[in-house]
Parts: sequence; structure tokens; C-alpha cells
Amino acid sequence: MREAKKQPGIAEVAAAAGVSVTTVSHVLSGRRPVSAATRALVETVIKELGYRPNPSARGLRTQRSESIALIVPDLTNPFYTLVAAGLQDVLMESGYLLSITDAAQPGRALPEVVRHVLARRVDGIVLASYGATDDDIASIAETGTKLVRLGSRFRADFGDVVRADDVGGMHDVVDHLLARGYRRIGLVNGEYDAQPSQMRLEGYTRALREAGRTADPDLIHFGTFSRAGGAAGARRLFDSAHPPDAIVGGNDLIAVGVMDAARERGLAIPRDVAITGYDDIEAASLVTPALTTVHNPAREIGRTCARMLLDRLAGKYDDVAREVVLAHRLVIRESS
Amino acid sequence: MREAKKQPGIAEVAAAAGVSVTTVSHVLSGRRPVSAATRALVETVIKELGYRPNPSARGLRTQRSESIALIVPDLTNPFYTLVAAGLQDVLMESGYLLSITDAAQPGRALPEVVRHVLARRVDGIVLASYGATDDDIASIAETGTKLVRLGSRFRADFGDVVRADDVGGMHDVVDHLLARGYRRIGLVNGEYDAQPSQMRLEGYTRALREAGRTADPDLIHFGTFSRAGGAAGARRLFDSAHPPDAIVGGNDLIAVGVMDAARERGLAIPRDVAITGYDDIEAASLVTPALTTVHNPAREIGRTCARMLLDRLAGKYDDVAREVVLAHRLVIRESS
DNA sequence: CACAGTGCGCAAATCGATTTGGCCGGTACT
DNA sequence: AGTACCGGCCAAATCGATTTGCGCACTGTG
Repeated sequence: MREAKKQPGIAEVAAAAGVSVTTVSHVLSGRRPVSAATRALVETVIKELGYRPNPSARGLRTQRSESIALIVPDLTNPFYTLVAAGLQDVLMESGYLLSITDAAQPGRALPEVVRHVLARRVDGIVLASYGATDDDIASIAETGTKLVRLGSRFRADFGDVVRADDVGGMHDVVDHLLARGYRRIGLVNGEYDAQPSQMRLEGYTRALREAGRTADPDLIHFGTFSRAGGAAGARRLFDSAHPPDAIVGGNDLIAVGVMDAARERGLAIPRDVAITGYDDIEAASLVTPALTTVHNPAREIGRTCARMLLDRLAGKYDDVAREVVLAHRLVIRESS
Repeated sequence: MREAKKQPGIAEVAAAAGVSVTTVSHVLSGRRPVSAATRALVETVIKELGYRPNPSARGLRTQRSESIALIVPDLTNPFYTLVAAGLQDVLMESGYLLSITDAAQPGRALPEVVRHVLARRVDGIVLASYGATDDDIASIAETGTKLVRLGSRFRADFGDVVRADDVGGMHDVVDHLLARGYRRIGLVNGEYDAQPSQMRLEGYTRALREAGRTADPDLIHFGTFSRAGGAAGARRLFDSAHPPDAIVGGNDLIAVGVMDAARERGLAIPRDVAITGYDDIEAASLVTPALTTVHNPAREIGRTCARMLLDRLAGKYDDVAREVVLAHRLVIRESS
């Protein structure tokens, strides 16, 4: 452990360059013109000394932390890691710090997490957690922290929204199954009050309706967006009076759980029962048989969130909230 | 978008409580005694006003940011997300902010990432990237930023190290394969200069040696810690003069790639060839056949790193660097 | 009664940047 | 020639907390 060398401050730079601290600040921020000669001089001095402005001092004065927070329901869900990577793509080159928190742990529920990041005075929040209540959103809004929500229903007073076209995606899945001749199509979904669940349900029922069929409530199950949740839901469907010949999962993790359950029952996939997922996480192509699913452009979603947040922080778009809907893509593999 | 309400400062709190800002600060920090009555008064006022100290102001004065950074080679590797979750477990309750960066993107290589987090004056860094050079480490050390390295070889002047017992883990895997009667055991490993690669190689060769056999260099391959890398390495081994009857992968992702390659060749697992992984990520239990692997206590590793960093920041242990080695556990499934 | 000791609170300096008002010399315009 | 303007720089105020030296009032002791 070597000893810490004291980092130079703006005053040292100014002294070494023979100018005032004001001038140094101006060449850094470009808020006022500086002659080319002076600018060059200051810049070389900065480089020589390895000067980096102290973010605390800057933040104190500007009332900005140049950091944004990502709040996800579950960090181990690969979909969200990809979103995080996409955010990082954009944020790092803008010098922003990205902090990532999941609200999946006991004692680390959403209100706590929100308090935590608000206490740190982040400039913006990307909120991907369905369980968010109006109170959660309100507590963010009243601090003036910019907010972009992921995959939620748009509300003008709740900030921007970035989401994929879940309704359309699920519609495509069901269409595909119908085209393949499956007739009793069940749905094992995630949390009932989660927005993605609702939108995927909507796509499912709409596709059935447009095909002149109607959804059988016995074949619709809500649980959690997890492998265990999928297995539990599938068992219930398999045990019903008229078991399904196809099950669409609310996401890929659920679909994997459905596969577990199908195997327990000795059902062959896709002969006895077809199974589909949603998101197209890495694991979707790993399982056997490979999972038919809908590709969700997670990384692009992350990038889009970052750009919207940066635009907002730059004062663009004034106060009109926006909604961006990204395209999906059906990926047909072996499970259907 | 509601309008921002101005957050109260310490001065408002002091005024409302009828005391000086000093006193408020003292009840917050406990650095000097405050009478019980005053303390109670101040605390209720703080709660009423919803006061939160401004981290920039505090950081400016204390020269601490109360934030730490995690740098991983690849955020989409589930092992690292679990480490991140473990860090978060410990850090959040201490009020620290965790920022997570991967160094996997073009234009986002390790030196850049290190510069980025150092510019943000984080208090500590958890570095999980093998590719770290001495220069990278030195640039961290000279800023006085505390460092904990993950899975690297211990060096007293490079800060603390937390790692799993990779040598022992791989030893167990090979022992297990030998016990099952496999005789030509190949190794498809990750990056040659990565520490985990080296330690896993060591466990592999040592186990063979102790069994009175010697490692055949034709059966050892270095590539990348990824699915594609695993497939490529396995193809080479399968094409060699005396192909292996078992392949141990440097990690689970590699093992999955090896499976891909085995399937291409029409080899049955584990009859024609046994395959093992390392880390025990979620996907290891998803693939068919389920993967024999070594459970790596990722979350616990993350927690341990966080505790060590916090201890260091609290000034414990002075300057003596420590190494913590965590236990592993062989998980036998269907692929061997 | 005087004096040392102690618990508690205040005023002011400080951290390192940004930002604003103003000064100075030179150019353009009338 | 006089006035107005402007580019380029500086000095000083400011952001919101922490920290230090000091003073006040009260207690216990010789």
C-alpha cells in the first residue's frame, strides 16, 4: 500500500499556469471565452499535474451529482443486467456514474431503495421495478429528480417511459402457436399487478379474440416472474380439467419453470405441449429444447433510457413527458 | 412532472429547532456529546422536515464520497451479478452507494474504466477484472483509493484479496472424474493470463499428478471465459490425435460451449464425453444434461469484499494487506 | 467562597469548485 | 475624436456541510 499523493486542486493549476482559478474553470467549462493561447497553456498544465476536478466541490456548487441510479426488481435476471450495460454504454462517455440497486432482498424493498438513492442526491433514476406505488413515484417527483420508467404504463405526470411493445410481442407468440395448430393455449404469467404482466396478458387475449377464440380463465395463471413461479403455475394448468397443449410463459424464467413441470409429468416438448418464453435471455438458447421466445432489445432499452435522462438533465423537452416504444422480434426455436 | 420542492439544509433544521448548526451536526455525527433533550428535539425536527445531509457538501469537507465501485470484466456473467448483489447487501445498510462497471466493451477497457471511477473519487474499488496490469493497480494506489481484488494472486503491496479456493475446487472435479473412470481428461480454460485460469490449471495438473498420471499438453486449451470460447476450444480437443473422454471447462459458460461442440460431433454426454464447469451459475442447472460444476459462493464473496472495504475505510488493520479464501463445493449433476 | 473541572453549545474557518460583476485595453462605428 | 462595445481576465461570493477553539453555566471540592 503506497502512500496517497495529494491530488492537485484548481488553485495549484492556476498558480502553475500563472492565471486565476476563474480562467481555469472557464477553460474547463467553456462557459466564457478564453484566448487560444491561455487555453492551450492551461490544458497542458492540467495534463501535467493530472488534475481532476473534485466532484463533491463541483456538485456542491452546481447542485448536481452527475450520477444516476438504476433500480431493478432483480439483478440476477439477465434482462436487467443487459439494460444496465446499455445504460453504461451511454453514461460513461458523459462522465456520469451509474449506480445499480436491486429491490429483491428482504429489508431492501422498493421504498427503502428509493430513499437510499434520493438521499444520495442522484440526478436521475431509471426505475424498472414494477411494484412501484404512487407514493414511491411521488417521493421521487417532489425532490425534482428526473425519472425514466421502464416497461410501465405511461402517465404524463410520472415522467418518461421506455418500454417494448409487449402487447404486440405476445400477440405474435400466440399467433405463431395458433398457426402451428395448437388449440388450448395457456398463460403462466408474472405478478398480477406488474405492468409487463398486464400488457402480455392483453396481447394474449387479443390474439385469441382476433382468431375467433376466447381465453379460458382456467388456463391463465398469475405468479411470479421466476423459474419457481413458472413451475408452480404450470403444475396447476396441467392438473386442470382440460389441460393445455401449449403454454406461453410471461418471461423466459417462467418458461424454464414450465419446462421443469412438463418434465416432471413426462410430457414431451413440443409434441405434448409447446412452451414459449419472453425476453430472449441467454438461457433461452441453452435449454433443451431451445426456447421459442420474443427478443427484447434490452441493451437498446438501456441506451434509450440513458439518452432520455441526459436530454432531460440538459433541459430539453421542457416538461412534456414522452413515451418510447421499442420494437420486438419473435424468435422461433425448438420448443413450439 | 410536479415542481421541485427545495430540500431543507442544515441551517433550516437548526433554526427550526432553535439551536446552532453545529449542534445539529453533532447529533448527526455523534462526535461530541449533546444533551438528551436537545438531541431528541433536533431529531424530531429532522424527521419532520425530511432533512437529508447533502452528500456533496459532506464529501467536500470530509474528503469522502461514501461510494465504492465494482469493476467486472463482464456484467452479463451471472457470477459477477451475484457478487454485485452481495456487495449491495452490505453496502446499502451502511449508506454507501455502489456503482458497477464492466470493462467488456470496445472503448471501455480497463484503464478507461479505472480513470472514470477515480475521477469520481470513489472511496474504494472492488476489482474483479483479471486483465488488470501493474499500471492499473498503481494508478489506483497512488490516489489512496482502497482496493480489494477478486480472485487474483495476493501481493502485499496491491491491497486485500478475496478469492475462492480455485485450486482445490478444480482438484475435486478432476478427482471426481478419475473416480468415475474417465482417463483422458482435457481442459478448456479461459484467458491464459487470467488468475482464475492459472489457479484452475494448477488444480487440474496437481490432481492428475497425485493420481500418478501426467497432463497431456494436447488436451489443454486456453481461450476466453465464454460460451464461444468453450466451443472453439472443445473442437480443437475433439480433433486431436487422441480425443479426450472428459473435458473440464474453466467455467460454466465454457462448459456450455463445450456441450455445443459435443452436440455438433454427435457425442453423447456423459457416455461419450463427460463435461464439467465451474462457478455453478443458474444456467448450469438449466442445460441438458445438467452440468456438474463447482459451486462458487459468489454472493458471499461479494459480502466479504464489502466488509473488508468498509473495515479498511474505517481505518482498521492499518496497512497490512489481507487475503481471504472462501470454501468451494463440488456439485455433481448429470454431465459426468 | 473561590477554583478547577466538565458538559454543552456557538461562531467562524474550511473543503474545492462555479459563477457573477467589474476592470482594462482595443476595435468599430458615427 | 468620442462613444459604445467586446473579448479576456480577475476577485470575491457562494454552495452546505464538518470541525475547532472558546465561552458559559453548573457541579463538586478544599
